[in-house]
Order: sequence, then structure tokens, then C-alpha cells
Amino acid sequence: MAKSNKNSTRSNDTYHHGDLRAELVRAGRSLLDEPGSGDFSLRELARSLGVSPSAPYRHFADANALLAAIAAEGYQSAIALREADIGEVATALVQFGARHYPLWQLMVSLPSSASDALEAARTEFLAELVGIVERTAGERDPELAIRKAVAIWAEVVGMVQLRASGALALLDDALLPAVDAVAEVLVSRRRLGAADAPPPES
Amino acid sequence: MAKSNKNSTRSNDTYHHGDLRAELVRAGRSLLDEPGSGDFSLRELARSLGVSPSAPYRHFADANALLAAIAAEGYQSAIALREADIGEVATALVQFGARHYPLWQLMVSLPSSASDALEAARTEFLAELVGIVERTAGERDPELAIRKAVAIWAEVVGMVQLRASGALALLDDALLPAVDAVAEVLVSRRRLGAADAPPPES
DNA sequence: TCAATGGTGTATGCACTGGCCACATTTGCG
DNA sequence: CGCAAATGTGGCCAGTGCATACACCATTGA
Repeated sequence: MAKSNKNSTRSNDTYHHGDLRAELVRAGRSLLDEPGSGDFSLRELARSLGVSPSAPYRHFADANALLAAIAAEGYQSAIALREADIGEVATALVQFGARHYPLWQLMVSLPSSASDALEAARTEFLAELVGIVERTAGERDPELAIRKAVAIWAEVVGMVQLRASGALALLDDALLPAVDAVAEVLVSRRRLGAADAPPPES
Repeated sequence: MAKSNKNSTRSNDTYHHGDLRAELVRAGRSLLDEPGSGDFSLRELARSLGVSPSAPYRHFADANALLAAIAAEGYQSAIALREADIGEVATALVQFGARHYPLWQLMVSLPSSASDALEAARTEFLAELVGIVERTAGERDPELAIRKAVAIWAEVVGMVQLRASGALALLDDALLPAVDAVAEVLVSRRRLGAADAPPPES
């Protein structure tokens, strides 16, 4: 079912799929957003596209490569989202992570080594964040800006994780607005990351 | 191999294993720490204990329940670790997370609903953190202390994640000492979490 | 002393997965 | 036009989590 009438532009049910690679990441992503759908399965994805289980292997070395591609695409969304509401980036990101948690999980936990695209997306995203810090906090020292950006990025990632895992239990929503406060504090404090503390060991 | 000479008190290779449940979490945890060993498998774990694949199901409803038990035990270690070096808790936690990343991953990503023990361990851990904030920062307002503790906890979780995924690439080690600086900032700032900002939207 | 009982581990089977292979089909380029 | 390369198929294998039915053993109560 639902296999024959959806190939748009190129259309008529042909042997070749048209643009399977792109369709795989798109469908994969929406499958990830599916609420009930347990965990991701390459086969199920293939099935949902009306294609044989081994077809995806023509486009991705293995399942992880596909996941990495999806994650990379996720970062693009995150970057785009930033343009929407400047100023509350932190909150916006936390909400994004909560809404698309499985995708988010991939974005933050897949090793960068899994895909060049993923690594690129990550550095691009971080660069965006640094830019925001420089602009909104007037931070002119680039290294400091990086540190602040990383601190905020970490805060966001951790917050999403804590909320999603239920580690915050009741507090949950009450704590959300605090994320921006934290970010603000992190940004505004000039001395953040004063590197005079020696590395703890190793 | 390595199956016959270790059951201490109850000893001699009997049909019953002695204390399988405990052995499962212990072995499971050390299997998680194994560097090369891909991903966790109940069957492999059973094999390594010289026990049938279905034996673990006598003690845990399913694989997730075992994982949850292991994660809960992980929190105990994290708490114990705190007693070691007061003051640099944040760094210590980040290092713990890095060293035992797969375990850490479980600790922060398994849903609290997976196990009562896990949920309990989490609230206990958070309480510890709050206590530390109250003590070292002299924070007397309990609600504020909670917010600060959560902020630090999130920062730590995020930092571990970013480092492990390789999102920080080169910066990596250079950024580690900054974690404490961030924590310090978060702790010392009085106005953190001023709740006059309205929640961004539902 | 000696069965019944219930806890613990075993054996087996099912549905499913990811990854490989040889093969079929289509497409596009010479 | 024709043929090689790209793409999708189908069958296979090892391995997984989990369910069910069975085997063994330690204790308990008469």
C-alpha cells in the first residue's frame, strides 16, 4: 500500500525511483519524528518507500551513514531556525530538540567521523552560534566568543537531554525559561573561561 | 572459560549461579566500558557469564530493564565520585562521562520511566548537586539552588556529549578547564533564573 | 524422611534486523 | 545503436530480543 502514487515529478512507477537518496533522508527524518514508531529500521524505511530492503545500500555505505546524513540535514534546520527568532536562540533550540528528540539525539550523539557532511554541518552550526554571541553580546575576542558559544551549546544540549529523559521530573516546564537566563549570564560575563586554571590532569 | 572459580561464598559450580542478578549488572557495566565491543547485547552478556541467553529474563523484564539497573548503579558511582574532590565537581563529572561514555549515555538518555531505581538514583543525584551548590555557593534560597544545580548539571551533560561526539574537534581539551569556570559563573551569579521572563509559549 | 513448591537456568522457536551477494533492469554515454 | 555503469531486486546469513515450554534444584512443612 501507498507505494504507487507518490513519486512526484519523475512520476510513473518505474524501476528506478527517481531520487531515492534524497527521499531516503526525507522519509527517514519524518519516520524519526513519528511518535510511536519504536526505533529506526532501514528495512522499514525501505518498505515505506516501496523499495527493496537492500536498495538503500546503493546510496549509503551502511545504516549509520544514512543516519549521519539525516543528522547533518537536521543541523541545517537548526541553523535556519535561528534566523526566525533572534535573542532567544537557546530556548528555541531546546524546544527544537524536544520536539524532534530522536533526530536531535542523532545530531548530538553520532560521531563526527561518521560522515564528512555531518562534521561540516556541525562546524557550520557552531560558527553560527559564535556569530550570534559576537553580535548580541558584543564579544570581540574571538576565542572568548567561541568559549561562550560552546558553553551555551552545551547548556542547550544538556537541557534537552535532561528534559527528554525525565530527569527533571516535575520541575520540567518551570525550568525552561531559565535556559535563556543561563545563556544570558554565560554571555554577559566577561571573565568566562579565564584559562589560568591548569588542566586537571592528562 | 572464567566461569568456575569466582562465585565466592556460595561457591561450587552449581546449577544456580549464585547471584546472577548482581553479576549481570556488574558484568554488563564492564562490558559497556569495553572499548571495542560495539554495542551491548544481552546474549553476549549471557555468554560472557557462561549462562543461557534467556537466563537474564528471570531477573529483568527485558533488556531495557537491565540497562536501567546499570544506569542507576552508574549514578551511585557518580555520587561517590563527588566526595573525592569537592570544588571541581563539574570537571570531575565531565571526565567521568568521557571515561565511561557508553554508561554515561545510558545514565542520561534512558527514560526515568524505565525503572524506579533509575528515577530514584536520578533524584538522589540531583539532590547531591543541590547540596553542593548550597554549600559551596552559600545559596540559601532552595529554589534558586535547584536552578543553579540544574544549570550546572545540564552544562556537564552537554559538555560530555559535545566532546564525545567530536563536535568540538580540535578545541576539545583546551575547553575542558572552562567547564569549571562556567560552573563557577553559574553558581556565583545571584540573579540566575529570575523568573520574570514569561514562558516563550506553550 | 520425603514429597510439593516455587525460584532459577535451559532449550527452542519466532519475527525481525543489518549487511552481503549474484542477478535484473534501466539509463546514459560513446 | 550498443554496451558499460548505475540502480534496484531477491535470497541468504549471522545475529538479536523476546516468548513459551521444559529441567533442575533448594527449601519448606508434615
